[in-house]
Amino acid sequence: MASNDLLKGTLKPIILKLLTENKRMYGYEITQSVKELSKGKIELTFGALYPILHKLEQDGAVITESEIINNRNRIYYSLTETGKNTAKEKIAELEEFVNTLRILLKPNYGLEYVLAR
Amino acid sequence: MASNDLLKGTLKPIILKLLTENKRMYGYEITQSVKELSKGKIELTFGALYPILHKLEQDGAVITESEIINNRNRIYYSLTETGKNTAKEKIAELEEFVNTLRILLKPNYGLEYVLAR
DNA sequence: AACGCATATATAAAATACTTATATATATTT
DNA sequence: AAATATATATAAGTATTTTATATATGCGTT
Repeated sequence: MASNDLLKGTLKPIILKLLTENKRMYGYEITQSVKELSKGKIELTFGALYPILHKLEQDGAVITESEIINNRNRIYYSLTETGKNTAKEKIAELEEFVNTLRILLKPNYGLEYVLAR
Repeated sequence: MASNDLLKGTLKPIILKLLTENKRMYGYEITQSVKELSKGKIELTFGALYPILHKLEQDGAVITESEIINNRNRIYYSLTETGKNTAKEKIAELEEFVNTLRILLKPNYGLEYVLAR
């Protein structure tokens, strides 16, 4: 609902985090997990998801396994060793960024800023 | 340094937060505050800043006062009443987003996700 | 039986927001 | 004299996401 321009750049680390925690996942499952875990606040659209997954595969960060389940094709993604390192880095970056944002959002930091001058 | 795609969408609320805390500020001052408060982690570039400030002015969220200080032109920005409401909304949105990210980054939520099924 | 909804992957066009590069000009410090 | 800090501004380029569209099966309900 809320205009989520905020997502930009965060989707890739979020996907990598999910793959870190879950060994292997397929695309649809990833979108559902993000929805669930964020209590509906983050909608990871297919148009965003698949290009990211394909890019990760191209870069050798994930490998895929295709399986036919209930007559439907399902493509599982899992991190390679390289991908695990990429994931660690990207997740750490996002964590640092979140901490920085929290400082900036802290109530009345303006006071400290004024006092520091 | 770090590729900050992460910033996207967060700059506007950050600027609004600064203006909320500081009554009036000029462009250069805003960039310096962000740098200081984020310990150098967030570089708000002029190419990003001024378009946002001009947009806020167009939208009636801020008003400007020009002053000549040390022979240099300085343009102060301050929130209008409308702007204060915009700021509250945008800041609240960013806070909620940060909280959501923290849930997603929480170590081993994967476990909870598995248990919840 | 038909309809809608959930499941499942995929791509292209459009919108958006930021980075990088460039321009101009004064004041201060080395 | 040169470099750095102060001060605002815009345009071109890039990257990432949203929106729209395509295809296809399974399940539940009326």
